[in-house]
Amino acid sequence: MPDALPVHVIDDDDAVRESLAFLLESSGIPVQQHTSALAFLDAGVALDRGCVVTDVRMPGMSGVDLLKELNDRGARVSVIVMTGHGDVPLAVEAMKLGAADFLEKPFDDTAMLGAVKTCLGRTAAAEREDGLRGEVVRRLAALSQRERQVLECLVAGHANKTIAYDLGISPRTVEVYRANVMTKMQAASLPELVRMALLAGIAPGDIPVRQ
Amino acid sequence: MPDALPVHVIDDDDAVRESLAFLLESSGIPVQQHTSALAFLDAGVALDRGCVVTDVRMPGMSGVDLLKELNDRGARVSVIVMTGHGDVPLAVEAMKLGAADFLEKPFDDTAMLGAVKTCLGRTAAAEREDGLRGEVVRRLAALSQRERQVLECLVAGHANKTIAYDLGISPRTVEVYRANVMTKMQAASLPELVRMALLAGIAPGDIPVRQ
DNA sequence: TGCGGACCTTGAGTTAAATCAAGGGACGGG
DNA sequence: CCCGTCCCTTGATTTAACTCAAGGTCCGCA
Repeated sequence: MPDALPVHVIDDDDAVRESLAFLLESSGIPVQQHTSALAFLDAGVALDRGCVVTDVRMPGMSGVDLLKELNDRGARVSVIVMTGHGDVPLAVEAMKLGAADFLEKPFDDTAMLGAVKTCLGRTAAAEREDGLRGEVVRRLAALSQRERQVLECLVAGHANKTIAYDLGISPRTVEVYRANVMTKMQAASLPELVRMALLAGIAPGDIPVRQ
Repeated sequence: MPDALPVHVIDDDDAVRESLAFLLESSGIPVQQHTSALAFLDAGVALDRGCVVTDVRMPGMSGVDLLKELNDRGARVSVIVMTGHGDVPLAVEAMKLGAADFLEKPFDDTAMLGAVKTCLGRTAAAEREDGLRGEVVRRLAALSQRERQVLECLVAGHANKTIAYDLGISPRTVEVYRANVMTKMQAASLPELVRMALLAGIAPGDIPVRQ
């Protein structure tokens, strides 16, 4: 399966980048090279999937800093970290920050290749669910402000007239938004709408427990 | 907050166990000691929560083996791994296997204490959701067969008359079951019921994507 | 055998929600 | 300036869902 998704290699050392690129491309994996973490971030690469291989010790932003930044941005790329000097605390910190793997230089070609393939496999696996979530988010973005408000109240379990009171409009009007929401979200029923909302992260898991 | 949940310390070295126990208990954290991974597993400790501190190099089952075994058993305890000889690949493997932290001996007391407290905090955070799920499952168990069928159809998004046709009964009757379900599940609204069902694993994430 | 209880079932009437039909304000392009 | 478009808004009517009230069956227990 020729995966068109390129692996991003980040290292300030030209020789390392080149040899790594050669290794990966020899296995049919396309590579995009970056000379620094900032250059990678500025390249406008989609951060919702894919695989990144980065050095730790780099001028400017370090590999660990990059991990933090990616986490802050809610990125879900798999990051493989490589380092020249073996340092356990550093490795542990990187893994805690969500690194997919941590390899010491000079690394075994087989190990690196395996790590990259594992990451690409994970990405492919997460693709379907992401596609669903993405589709839901896309529909969500098509809602107007009022429709969005009504949707939130709906999944919270409020009745139409309650929503109307909260928003200061006629119950009848709420009904229209409700219908619009159902149409735009392509939901055939209220439960389906709720499932979509939960998938997209709307509506907190606030299930009252009165025992 | 005196947490009655003990931290499990696993090490074949008596001196290490004792000093670690002293450190933790000095901070008001109760400790249960085990001389081997197998001894810990045989102790019948609940594996759905809590914190374990284990050595890697031990006769019989190693710390890494313990991590694998815990994963196989679907355990959700937080495991802090400590090791005598700093080894990056080992640390990375442990973290990949879900270790919460990885500390080299001799470790800093503050670091160990922080790691343990972080784990206990995570456990406490996961506690609420687990309690919720348990409560929902308990309510679910109180439903009669018909009520359960109606609930499943409901969260699937079917209308009352549709459910009535599917079950071969009067729409009116479905309404009664529906009311019973709402009462027994203590759900104030349909969306709330759907959230409960999703929490308990009912209703697949089958969101139609017709674009 | 009779009785209480749990489950399944239903009709009539009230309340909430979906359908049909449509007006007013904002905004950009012709 | 007028027109189309999008968003917000609403009334009247039909349909679905909820509340009140109640009969039938099956089973264990007194």
